Amino acid sequence: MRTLFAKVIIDISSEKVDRTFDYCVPSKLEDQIHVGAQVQVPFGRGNTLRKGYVVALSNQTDYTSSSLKEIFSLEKGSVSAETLLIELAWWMKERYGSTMNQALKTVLPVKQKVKSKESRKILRRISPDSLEAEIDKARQKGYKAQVRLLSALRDHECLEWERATKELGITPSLIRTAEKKGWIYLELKTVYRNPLDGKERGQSQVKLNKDQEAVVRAFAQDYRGGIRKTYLIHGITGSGKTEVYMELISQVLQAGKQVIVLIPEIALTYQTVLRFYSRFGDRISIMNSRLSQGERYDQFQRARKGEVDIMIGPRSALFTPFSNLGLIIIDEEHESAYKSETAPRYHARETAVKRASMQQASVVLGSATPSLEAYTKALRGEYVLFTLKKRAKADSFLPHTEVVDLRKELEEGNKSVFSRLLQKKIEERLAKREQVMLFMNRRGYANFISCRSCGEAMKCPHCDVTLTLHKDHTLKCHYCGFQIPVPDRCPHCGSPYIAHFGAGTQKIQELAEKRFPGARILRMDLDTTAGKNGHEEILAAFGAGQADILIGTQMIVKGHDFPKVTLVGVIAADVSLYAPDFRAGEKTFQLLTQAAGRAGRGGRPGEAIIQTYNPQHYSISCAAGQDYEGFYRMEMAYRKLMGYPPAAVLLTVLLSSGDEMLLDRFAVELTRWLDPIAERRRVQLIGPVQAPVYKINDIYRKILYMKQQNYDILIQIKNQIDGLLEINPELARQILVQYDFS
DNA sequence: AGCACGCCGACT
DNA sequence: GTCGGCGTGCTC
Repeated sequence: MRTLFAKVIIDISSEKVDRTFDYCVPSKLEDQIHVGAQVQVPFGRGNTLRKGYVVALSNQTDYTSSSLKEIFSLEKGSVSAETLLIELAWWMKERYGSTMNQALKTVLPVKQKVKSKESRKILRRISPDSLEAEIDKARQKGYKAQVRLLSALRDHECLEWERATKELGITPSLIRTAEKKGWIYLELKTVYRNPLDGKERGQSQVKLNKDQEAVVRAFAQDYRGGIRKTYLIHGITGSGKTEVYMELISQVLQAGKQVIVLIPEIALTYQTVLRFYSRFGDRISIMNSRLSQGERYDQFQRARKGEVDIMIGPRSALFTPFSNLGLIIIDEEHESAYKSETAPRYHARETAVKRASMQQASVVLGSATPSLEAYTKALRGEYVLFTLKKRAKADSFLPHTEVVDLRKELEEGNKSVFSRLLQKKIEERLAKREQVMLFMNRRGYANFISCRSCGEAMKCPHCDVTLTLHKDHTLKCHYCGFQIPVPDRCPHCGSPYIAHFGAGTQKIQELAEKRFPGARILRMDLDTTAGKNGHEEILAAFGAGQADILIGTQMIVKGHDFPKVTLVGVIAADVSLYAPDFRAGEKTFQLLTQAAGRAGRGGRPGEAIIQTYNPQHYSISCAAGQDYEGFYRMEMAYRKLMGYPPAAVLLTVLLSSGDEMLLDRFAVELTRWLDPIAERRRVQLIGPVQAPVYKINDIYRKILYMKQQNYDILIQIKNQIDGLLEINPELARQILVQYDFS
């Protein structure tokens, strides 16, 4: 048997050693060691023993410069949160096809150079008299650093560590000698930044209705009985899922366990946060992407130390280092934000189920429009399904929805973006002083510019996508940021007749202002919410009745309650239907269902109007009828027919290179090499094709698709491709291969 | 983080 | 020469 080597990550918090080091595994530990195991290793010249974690095991090592040290001992017994997370990283690497480094970075985001804002302070201990004497002594000897430190101490009784090291150029070694000599005290106090600072704690518990209570009771019974499962709560918009979550959380807290709540970033608003905070107080920690690295680090640090029991945040909060985890809740489970767009391209839902199984925790998924993946598993009995069919508040009704056929409007001579029905309804609301939300699935002033003579659209020279026209009269590329002023003449044929098409939120706002003079109109999209609290401000203003009409993109339809909104208009429901994505129909259904669900939440019956060129499409008709089951049947039939997830697993292999010729050759060769393998393993192989956006930042991208029912077979093929690249390091340097399982 | 190494000025 | 402070860089 050959010797076994281990890659070990040395655990020294807040420092630069975030690499792995190779060690030999002594034969007596060989059968006990595993990825994630906590070990003691000799480190550095002094061979001091340090805590480390095994991150990978292999039969070879690329470290040759001197002999390897041996792992000293294996820490057994209690499993730390780190061990679990490293094991999870290993699983993610295998399942999603990334490197271990990439997986570790997502799982241990803390392990970066950012220090906790530990206010280490240097306090003067030496008396002023002897201080002067020491300064003289040091000056005589020419100890410049000592003089700097001592004279700083003369003026300040207390120095901050950062200031001392950065501005005064004083090294830790000097601080140590100064402490030894009795000149200073060191005060180490960790100050955690609390992003919730100053927020009021309000009222608590709400009374649950029968349906909600049934869910809580079933869950609590399982939980007390030691049964851990994944539950899917399918609850229509406004059915009070959040109250159910809170009740489940307190059940789990009572059992002395910890809870992670995942919320899509976009829904992580002040309102939501406050609701949780007022119920659970400071046992809660909140993460969001606007938190600085330091704040994020602090939050995880507090979690590790057991100072909080509940972590609320986006996808990345899933990796909160709780060692006593009892429950993971994923709200709006269907959201695409739960799928990572960078390697490892993990899905938070699957990863949560994995983590829960490692820590004997339960998972609760919630959605008004469950993903086909989750609903399929629920129907199969893999998840427990709960359905909430009624709105929680007695005075809240599902809106009456009407679909308007825009083709007919045009036939009958209405060229406006507002159908006659929508115009009439808006006028009614304005007269009654009720509010209206208009939903538009695009941003920018008008989509693109094209030449009326030659038909050529203006494209980004680097990215192969049409440039978007903005109101400041520039054309921007949304992929790379490329920007040019709108040209006077078509660069292709020289014609001065160039024009813009399509309608974005800005355009809709202008048209609405013209059509409804006197109405107060607010717009919310990526451009108007650029500021720190852009979202909050606009929503608060609208909530306070400072506007009659709110126009916006996706972000206005997520999780906001505006009781005075009685009409929701969807300007063009088809837009998202034409996206080059097999989930386009599902996304459209979700958006429309949610948009319609915004209306009529405060006692007054609501109405929704969906404008479309495709009224017969099931995504649109089912959304109008709030018919999830009908939609599920149609969409699932389509997925089965096409072999798309969840009927099969789809592996997307993205090949990219700056060298177009080389990429082309490799793509063809790889396909030829894969063909017999695919045939043998019954994998459907498609491609190579150009990526939807073929060129980004002058890098060319091609795609291969593979479909198979069995996930493991696709993983094996992925490993075979990796093996091929390993024996061709030359090629691997020039071509990047990325995997995406869906 | 901690430790050694090498540079530099001061003193025997 | 040698001693000790001080900055730098490496640690499997």
